Formats: sequence, C-alpha cells, structure tokens
Amino acid sequence: MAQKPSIPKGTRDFSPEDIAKRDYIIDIVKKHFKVFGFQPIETPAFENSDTLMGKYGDEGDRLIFKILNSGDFISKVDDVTYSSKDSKSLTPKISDKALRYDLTVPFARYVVMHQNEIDFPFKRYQIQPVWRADRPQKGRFREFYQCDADVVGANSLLQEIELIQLYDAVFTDLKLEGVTIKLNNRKILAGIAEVIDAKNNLVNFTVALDKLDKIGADGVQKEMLAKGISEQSIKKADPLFALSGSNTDQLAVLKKFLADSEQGMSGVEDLEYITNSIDDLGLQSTQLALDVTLARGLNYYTGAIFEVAAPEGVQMGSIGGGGRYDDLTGIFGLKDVSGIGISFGLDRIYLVLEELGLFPEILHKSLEVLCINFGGKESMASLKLANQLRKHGIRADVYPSNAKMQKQMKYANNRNVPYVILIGEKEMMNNSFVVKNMASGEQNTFSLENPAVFFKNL
RNA sequence: GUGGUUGUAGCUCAGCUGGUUAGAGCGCUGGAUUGUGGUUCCAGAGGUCGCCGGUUCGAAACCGGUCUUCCACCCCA
Repeated sequence: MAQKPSIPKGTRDFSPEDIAKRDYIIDIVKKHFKVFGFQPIETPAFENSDTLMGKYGDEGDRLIFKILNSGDFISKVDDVTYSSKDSKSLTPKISDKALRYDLTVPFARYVVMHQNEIDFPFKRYQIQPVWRADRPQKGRFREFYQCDADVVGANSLLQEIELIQLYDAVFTDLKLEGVTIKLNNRKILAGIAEVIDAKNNLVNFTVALDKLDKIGADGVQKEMLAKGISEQSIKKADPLFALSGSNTDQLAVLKKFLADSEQGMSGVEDLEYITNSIDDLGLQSTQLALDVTLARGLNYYTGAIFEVAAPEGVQMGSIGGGGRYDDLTGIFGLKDVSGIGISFGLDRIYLVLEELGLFPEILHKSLEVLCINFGGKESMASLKLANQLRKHGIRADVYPSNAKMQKQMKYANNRNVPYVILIGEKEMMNNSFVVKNMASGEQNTFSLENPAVFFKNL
C-alpha cells in the first residue's frame, strides 16, 4: 500500500450501522416536523460569502470555511493587498463563496428571495450538514448535521409553546428521558442589564452570566469585572446568582428585580405565559426549566432563547437550541418578519443515545433472510424464492457464490441475519426449502409451492 | 485561535532508565468438520511502531517539526 489515505480533521465516514442509527433519529425528527405542519426545504452547501460573513460575530467569521475562487485568483489581487499579508483584507479578494455555517441564515436568505411565492406564516424544516472550522472535541465536529424547524411570519407566543412541544414529542419518541429544555428571554437579559446599569455592556454581561454553572458565581463576577462591568453593577446583580426553585418562584423574584424595566417586565410576561401554557398542556418526558443565565445566539435572537440539555449524568454540550429573532430577514432587506426556530443536533443526540444504549436492537438486522448458495439449479431456486420474499418487502439475499457452507453460515452470523434458507440437492428433489433460525438453531422445512407459510409472520 | 494530550497488527491495547528477530486478546485465513454459523481445539497470515528530520555504535522509546486523536479555553449543535 502506498500512503495511508485519511479524511480531514473533524470529519467522519459513516458505515452502514452508523447510517442505520442516524436514519433512525432523522426519521423520528422528520416525522414530528411533518406532523407539526412543517415543510422541507434544502439550500446549497455553499453560499455567497456576503450572505454569511458578519452574521455570527467575529468568532463566527473565523469559523466559516471559505472557498477559494476558481482560476488564477491570486493574479487578480492588487499588489498592496497582496503584500500586506493581512488575511482579513486578502480573503474577500480570493474567496467569494463559503460553506454553510448553520441553517438559519441561509433560511432567512431563502425567505427573502422567495417571499412572493411563500404563504406566510411559513413553517419549514431543513436537515442538512453544516461546516465549522472549529477545533474538534467530543461531540464537536467540523462537519455535522442540524435539523431545524422554523416559523416565519407569526409573532404570537403560540409558536414558542408549539416548539417546546415539538422538542418534547421528538425526545419522547426517541425514548430519551430526562431531557431539560432550558428557556430564557433576551428581553430579560436586556432588562437585567438595564436595572444594574450595564446596558452598554449587555453582551459581555450575558456571556459571563452564561458560565455560572460552569465556573461559579466567583468566576462569573471576576470575568464581568475583567470585561469592564462595574463593581456596583455586579453587586446589584447579586440576587440572580442565587436564583433557584420552581419556574414560578424564579418568575416571582424576577418580577421584583425587573420592576423598573419595561423591557424586562415584557420578558417576564412572555415567560409567564409560556410556562403557564406548558403547565396547562403538559409535557410527556421532558421538563421545561427557566434559566436566566442562558445566553445563546445573541447575534440575532431577540425574544425567547432555548437550549436543550442532555439527561443528567451524560457529559455532552447542548443537544439542541433555538430562539426567536424578530428581524433576521431584515439584514437581507425584508423588514418586520418575525421568526422563531429550534434545532436538533443530530450528531450529539446520536452520541447520547449510544451512550445510554437507546438504539433499538432491530437496527442491527440489515438483512432478514440469507439463502445459502449451492450453485447451479439450486441457486436459481434460491434466487426465485428470494425474489418472492423481496416482493413482500422482506430483506432477502442469496449468497453470491457457491462458497463453502461454513463460510456462508459465518457470513450470515456476522451480519446478524435471523433466518438462513437452504435449498440443496435434497430440497430440490422434493420441492422444499429448509429455514434455519439462527438464534435458536432450530430448522424447519417448508414447501416451495407455498412459501407464504414461512414468511407470513416474519 | 491559545494551552495540553494521544498515535504500536483490521480492532482494543502491552512493550521497563535507549540494546539482538516488536508482543497479547479479539478479528481474519486454513484445518479438525465434503449439508450448518455462534462454543471448543490446532495451525497460519498480518507491523517502514502516524509522517519527516535530528541525537546515538544502536531509536517504537530521547529531541525538533508536522499531521491526527482526545481534553480545557474561546465559542458552539
């Protein structure tokens, strides 16, 4: 062998068993997307750079994979830019396309481009890979799948409630118990910043607050101080660090805390309405937990913020996230269209299901029946029988060559085939076939005249 | 992008402070078993020790670089 081939860092091959498991998740997610009235779209793997750049903050820009222009792109760069050795100014001259970074921004672009053919409110789902030039870690890849459901053109809180129920429906169907849907509202965060006099430091404040469960109150306060938030402001925020108890308890505290902030109170009202409605409607297996420290996607979320945490005891970052964005399409020239969406992190859900052993056993059975090949007329009879089985939707195959029985049986065993069929010389003579149950070792003979006797209760 | 970590057979991993021909289990191939897998027994194949360079009489081991793995930070699904 020459040099061993490899794949880029953070990417993966998916083998048949992986695909079976991924399809299992995708099928369930898709099923509920459809049942909730979402319609599928797909967008290109790469977009024009200016569609993506600047939409995810500086950090996001860094993580976007840029695609080099075709042709002799370097000769078209002017000497000043070329010799400046500055990637930031050089990049736009040699690259005008980039790989999709998430599904939300391309969707916003799609809505604006197709606004005249879309019936609003528009509920769309999209399951496609996205790419980030991040450094890989557990559950973090450079190519991974997102499964998004978004509603645009509807700004009632009913959407928030519905999407929480959608999360619940999917995780219940996946038999993944103990998932927590964390809920916050950007208006709450803005209100807090207002009340504690840190309005112009909102992002730094929330990013630091987000780390509360990770680095503790001390760590958060230290970071806030370092980011230029005054000691008085941090002191005023003190009640937040101790916030705990039921959703109702927390809301009561917030109501007092945010009394002087119009925006904050509006956020409290939203959360109150959502949590009350969910209490009313009920959730099957997930739980909804208010979390004022939650601060994701600040670059475009304006209202609700969601984040889905794996069951306790599983070491995994969030397995889903989303929120409301009042003006996402505004950046592409379509004003006043409110949107809200959630995302399922397929690859992380996969890892969680794997860790908890929640994939159904049936996924391992890629083939239900294998016919042993005895060559000649016998193999033709097997092929005929296999075709009859296939017509009834049974996954059946004939071993492709007249190899040793031992080898064929071993193949069936390794592939987890539950039934092996033998049609040899003996069986040909009396027009029959033998079925071996691989789990029990039991063998039964059936007539080739009426194979349905065998397969009717498969 | 910053700091650390890992890489030895198809897989999981041993391999001592540098010393002859680099090991195990599982898997694979063949046989015991010419119509029976999964259990058992016997035999066998399979490695430029991630890659490039350096130190040394001698490197899987030490040093430098590079790629990769995983982890923390940043950020995120």
